[in-house]
Order: sequence, then C-alpha cells, then structure tokens
Amino acid sequence: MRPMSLPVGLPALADSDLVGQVARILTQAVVQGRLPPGSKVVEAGIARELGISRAPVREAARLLEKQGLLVARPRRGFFVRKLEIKNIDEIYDLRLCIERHASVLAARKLTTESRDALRRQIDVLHRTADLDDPARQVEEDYRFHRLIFEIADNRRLLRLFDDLAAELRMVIGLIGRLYDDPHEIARTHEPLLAAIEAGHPERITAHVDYHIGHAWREVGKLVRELAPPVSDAGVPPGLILDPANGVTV
Amino acid sequence: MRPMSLPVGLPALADSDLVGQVARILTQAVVQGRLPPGSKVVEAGIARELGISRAPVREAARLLEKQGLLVARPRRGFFVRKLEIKNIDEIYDLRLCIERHASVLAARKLTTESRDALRRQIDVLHRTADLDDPARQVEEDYRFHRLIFEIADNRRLLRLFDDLAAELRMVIGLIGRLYDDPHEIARTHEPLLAAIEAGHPERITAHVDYHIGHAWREVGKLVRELAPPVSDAGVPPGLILDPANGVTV
DNA sequence: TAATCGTCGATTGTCGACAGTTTAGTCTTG
DNA sequence: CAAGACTAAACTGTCGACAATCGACGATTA
Repeated sequence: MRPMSLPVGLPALADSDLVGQVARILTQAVVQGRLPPGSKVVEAGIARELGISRAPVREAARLLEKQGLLVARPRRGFFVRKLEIKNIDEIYDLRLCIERHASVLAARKLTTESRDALRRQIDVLHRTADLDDPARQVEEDYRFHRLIFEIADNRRLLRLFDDLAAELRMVIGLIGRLYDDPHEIARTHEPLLAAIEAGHPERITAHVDYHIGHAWREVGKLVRELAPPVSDAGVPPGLILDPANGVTV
Repeated sequence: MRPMSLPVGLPALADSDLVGQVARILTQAVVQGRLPPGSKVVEAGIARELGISRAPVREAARLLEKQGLLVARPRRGFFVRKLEIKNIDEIYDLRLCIERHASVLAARKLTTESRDALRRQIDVLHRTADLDDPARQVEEDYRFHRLIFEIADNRRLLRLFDDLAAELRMVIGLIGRLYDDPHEIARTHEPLLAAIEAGHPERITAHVDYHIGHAWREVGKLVRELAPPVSDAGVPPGLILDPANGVTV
C-alpha cells in the first residue's frame, strides 16, 4: 500500500472562521484604543458594523472573555477590561511562578535538538533586533519563552503561558515599545539558556527571576507612566471598527 | 461510539440563568456516567430534551469547555473530555507549582486573623473526619487550600486554583473515596500550617511538596487502578479511560 | 479487493425576531 | 434644588429557521 494522502503540510485553511475573525478585529480595536478600557461592547452594534448577526459576535466575545480581554456582566453585556496595576502585578507574579517551574522542567528534559532550537531562537532575536520592529521583537521574545514551555512538556502549563502572554502582549501593544535596546534583551537570554543547559535549578530560577523581573519592572513602570486615566465616559460614537483592517480573506 | 442523542430523561427547568442550569445538568450527566467520556454532546438533542433552544445549550457548553469538562471541535461539536493519566499528572504538576508559590506568599502576608482562619479550618477537617462523608471531606480539604490562596492575595492565582480544583474534584468525585483515614489527612495539614506560620520558605515548599505529592500519588494510583486501557473503535490509542466506570473529565 | 468518489441524513454555524431587563432621560414632588 | 418615580430607548437572553458542512455508507473504478 502506498501513502496516499498529501504528505505536504498545507496552510490549514481555517479562515471561513467568522468567530475568529471577529475576535481578531475586536482585539485590534482594543489594542488600538478604538475600544477604550471600560467601554461597553454592544453586540448588535458590532454585528451591524461588520454586517453579520449577533451570534458570532457573541461567541467571539466569549472567546475574548476567556482570554481576559473582556469581562462579561450578566444581563448587561461585555466590557473591555480595565488594566489596573494590580492586574499587571498579578499576571507577572504568576508568570514568574510558572516560568521558574517550566524552566527547571525544561532543563530536566532538554535534548540536543531542543537546546539547538533555543539557541537558534536567540539568534533570531539578535537578527530581529536590527529590524527596528518592536512588535516583531516582542513576538520573537515570546517565541523563545514559549519554546521553554514546550520543552517542559506540560500542555496545561503551556496553555496557561499562552493565556498570560496574550494578555501581556495586549498590554505591551498598548504601551508600544518595550525595550530601549533590542540587542540588550537578546543578550540577556544567553545566560538563562546557559543555566538551563547546566541544569542547576537554583541558577535557573535565579536567572528566570532576573529576566522576568526585569520585564515586570519595565512594564510596570511604563504602565504607571501612561497613568491609565480611565474615562468611564461614553465611547466615541461612529465607526470604531475597521473590517478592512482585520479581515483576512 | 455511535453519535446519538441523549437517551436519559433530564429534569425540566424554567427559572432564570438558563445557562448555569444547563451547565449544572450537563455536569451531572457527565459525572453520573450518562454522558460517557468521548461521547458527543448534541446541542439540538440536549435542547429538545430540556425544552429550550440551542442558544443556551451552546453557551453552557462553552462554559464547560472553559472548565475543561468538554472539548470543542470546530464544525463538529462538543465532546466529553477523556481522562488521560497524563492529564492528571499535568494538573498536579501545575497545582504543585502554584501552591508552593501561594503558600510562600501566604506566609509573607499572614495576619493573626488569616492564621486563625487556617487553624479553624483544620479543626473543621478533624470534625468532618468523624462524619464518614468523603465528599464533604474533600470539600473541606479544598477549603483549606483555597484559604491559602486567598491569603496569598492574587486573584489570578486563586482563579487558576479554582479551575484546577474543579477538575480534580470531579476526578476525585468519580473515584469516590480518596483517603483511607480522614483523620490522617486532617493531621497532615498541621505541619504545613506550622511551616507557614514560621515563614521559612524552604520548609514551606517541602511540606507543600509532601502534602500535594501525596494526593498526587494517591489519585494517580486510583485512576490507574480503575482505568484499564480500553480499545474501542474510534477511540485513539494511548488513552487510559474506562467508559464503563464512567471515569471522565 | 481496496481505495476513492458521490450521495444523503445529521448537526453546526449563522441569521433575524421578540420579550424581558437594564439604562438614560424626563418629570414629579418634597 | 435634590431625590425619587416614571417612560422610552437600548440591549441582552432566547428562540426557531435555514444553509453549509461533516461523517457514513454504498457505488465506482482500477
């Protein structure tokens, strides 16, 4: 018998996915400030603007609720979550907690392949640093840390990390630029990897503490600077969504 | 497994919070084995049986998906999640990770009131031990550990714990009885509390490791015992579950 | 004979509508 | 002039309907 199915990996065409698209559009709207923190997300309004019914909007909102971008209040709808400093601190506190754990686990389960993957990702970080593309830099940084969780091989841990990262990226997106010197951030990953390779738990956690702690302080500082003067006042009327901006295919 | 509608009669309902009620009913159906692991949850079927429309059923399913009881596969519906040993291990691994952290935090933030609350809960555990009510015992045990997370004062950490506990309790509920000697389990909380009161991080984590590790091993043992691999057409290999026993989550 | 294709029933994704509840705004009333 | 009662508009929760899609099974082809 011969292997019949197409062996080649095709880009899983899942983009008749209305819900996913709506979720992306809403996320962008929030990140870009068109939907300010605390503002109400009116199902019918979004639906009308996108030319669809309320059902997929609702599902998308639920999805974003799970991701922590929106909060649902029964009988009164979805609201864009307000970012308080305490939230940031809680997120980073948890992140620190699980990343220590994941890093130690990863060290224990490290193979030559996974080690090389990490090294390669650090290279990518360095190369990205030249591009002056903060969003990309954040993305590749995320990739590195995600790799660690993948190597740790606990799906639940990985999912949790993804959830936290989604929230953090939103915050970072709002802030705009996170690092002053992109190369600096690339370089700081090296001792962390070294510690993981060495497999010494104390050194690993110490490096994780330093590494994550640094980001924590930076983000905290920036958020505090931006002094979220949450205006509970009404949302600017008119078009807040731009379908052309987010719709893929 | 043949995709068919829910066979068993479910209690009719009328009150408000339809979604919550449906979620509870579905949860019961799963726990009681009327919805075996891996079986399909047909929206229309449930809706018809409860005398409501598909919308609230859908929402309830999404809720249970978030809780991990169901899994959603796009375009083909919701399924009762199958329990794999690996899942249990992953849950406990994460639990251990965050409970260490929470316990250290709790020690740092301990007040006389919160300390007394913990002590009282240990008393409750002892009193409950006489009742020969395993479910209640598990519940009070959960309360104790939840207290620690409350004292740690990180809402996100607390929510995560609640999520994990919900899953674990379901497993434990299905197993039936977790502890041989209820007083034994009550007693093992005492050195943990002592360590927290002393505020020595190493001792705390050591006790948490012992305490949670014990539960981990017990649950793992029991699940392994009553979950021999079943080869059912359509069920992917590698899964450890026993539909006949109704072991799910 | 085995793999692939076509067909058909079952089921999800999406839609528009309606009723009850919440909210915003207006009108009393002390 | 402030506090409360009322009213109307806006919105969510829920419903029933329809088309697109999935899975199963039998037909078809090599």
